[in-house]
Amino acid sequence: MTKVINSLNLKEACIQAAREVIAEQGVEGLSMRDVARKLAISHQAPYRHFPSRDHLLAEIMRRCFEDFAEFLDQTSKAQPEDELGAMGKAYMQYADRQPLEYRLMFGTPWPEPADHPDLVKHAVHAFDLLRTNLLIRNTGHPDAKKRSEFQALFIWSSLHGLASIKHANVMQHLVLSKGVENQAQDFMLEMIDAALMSDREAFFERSNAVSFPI
Amino acid sequence: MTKVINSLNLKEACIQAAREVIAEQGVEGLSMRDVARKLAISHQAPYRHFPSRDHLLAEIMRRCFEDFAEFLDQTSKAQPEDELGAMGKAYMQYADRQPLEYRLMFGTPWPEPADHPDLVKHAVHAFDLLRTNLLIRNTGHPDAKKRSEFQALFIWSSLHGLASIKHANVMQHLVLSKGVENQAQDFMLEMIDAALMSDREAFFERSNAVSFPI
DNA sequence: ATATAATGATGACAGTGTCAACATATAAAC
DNA sequence: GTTTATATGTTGACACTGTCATCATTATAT
Repeated sequence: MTKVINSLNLKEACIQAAREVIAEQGVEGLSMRDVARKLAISHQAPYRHFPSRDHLLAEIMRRCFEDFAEFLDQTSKAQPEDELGAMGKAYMQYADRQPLEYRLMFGTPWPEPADHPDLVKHAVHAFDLLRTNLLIRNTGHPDAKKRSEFQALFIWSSLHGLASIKHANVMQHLVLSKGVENQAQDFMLEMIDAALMSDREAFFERSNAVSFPI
Repeated sequence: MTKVINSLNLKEACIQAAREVIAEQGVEGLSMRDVARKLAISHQAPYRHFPSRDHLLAEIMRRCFEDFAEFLDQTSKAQPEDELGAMGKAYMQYADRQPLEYRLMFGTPWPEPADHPDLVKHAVHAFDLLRTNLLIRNTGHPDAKKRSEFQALFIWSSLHGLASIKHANVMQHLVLSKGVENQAQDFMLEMIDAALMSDREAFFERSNAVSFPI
């Protein structure tokens, strides 16, 4: 009972085929004609559902962000005693386990954002998970909003930086001491924690603000 | 007195032309035939000096790392009272002022490293500037080597992460509070400093190691 | 001066994204 | 139910790419 590909699910089939090609040859290796060949349709058929290669790619990226955000959300909520730490670990876990998806979202030159508003929306939503979490954590702090955004950018930058370094396979050329490559992630999460903590303590000392909880 | 392009400097001219194309159209827009057209030579002439497009690109990347490393080195040495902080600022400054070069080094899929050993060598050298600086800073600390590598990876990740986020022009979509986008870099440098400091203090308290200087 | 190696030019091939034109199948309107 | 319109799929073409094979020229070494 093979799946019948008609006009209703050809769009979906294109996306699926494209993801397979990406999994096999990377984003750069994806061509519209590959997709068509994989589905045994004419090379122009995909264009009836996607105006351009960028649009197909943007739709795939959008879905990746959707999955990514849900993964972050689920994982952190499953660990209420340390949501932020869990989210950090989850971020790196996703980058490890879904390298192609991660590369697609964060390592590929984005198409013109104005042409793909849905992509932007879902990407921002993923960031908002982090921002919201920090906002709650910063409850009671004056300028909690701004502060949360700074912290969110800091955390995101650090995680993304390490993920993309890992991803570039460049660490193996740095001749690092034994264990450093594997432990780098834990060290980094500790450093992020330390930075947030010291910032919190500095505020606490300055303002004597007992209303700002640990 | 126009410059005569002969076989001696055609290689150099190719590199220059390629950099111009990259400056105009980005890395993705660079084609060997563009280079040839720009120099009014046949489309195969560049191949006498570069076995492939990747090799031309690798040579340009190598030079970027050379420039980048020297910039980091000069800037930090010019500020001996805070070499590390200066290096951090210099890193972000370079990413700001030479976005195309930065993108080329850190945002473009690398060619097979085994085929371009010189590229790897120069890239590692840039990292070593940071690593060495931290090693000196950690003098007296047991496991200073490993510790320095952890810290170097942490710092590099954070800086690279923020730089690449800035480059992706994604911050404008996050609807950040006023001033956050511009101040994010300073905040991040402070956080890095705080993280390193807290790590240092933790050790100092634990071991009572008076030999480990501030 | 001659042989050899380096360099440049021309043409070809397979690959790409995508426009234009045509064919068919599905859906809407009457 | 027939006709019209719209959506979808196919075929062919164009300009572009990287790069191979081949030929012409130039510079170098003997």
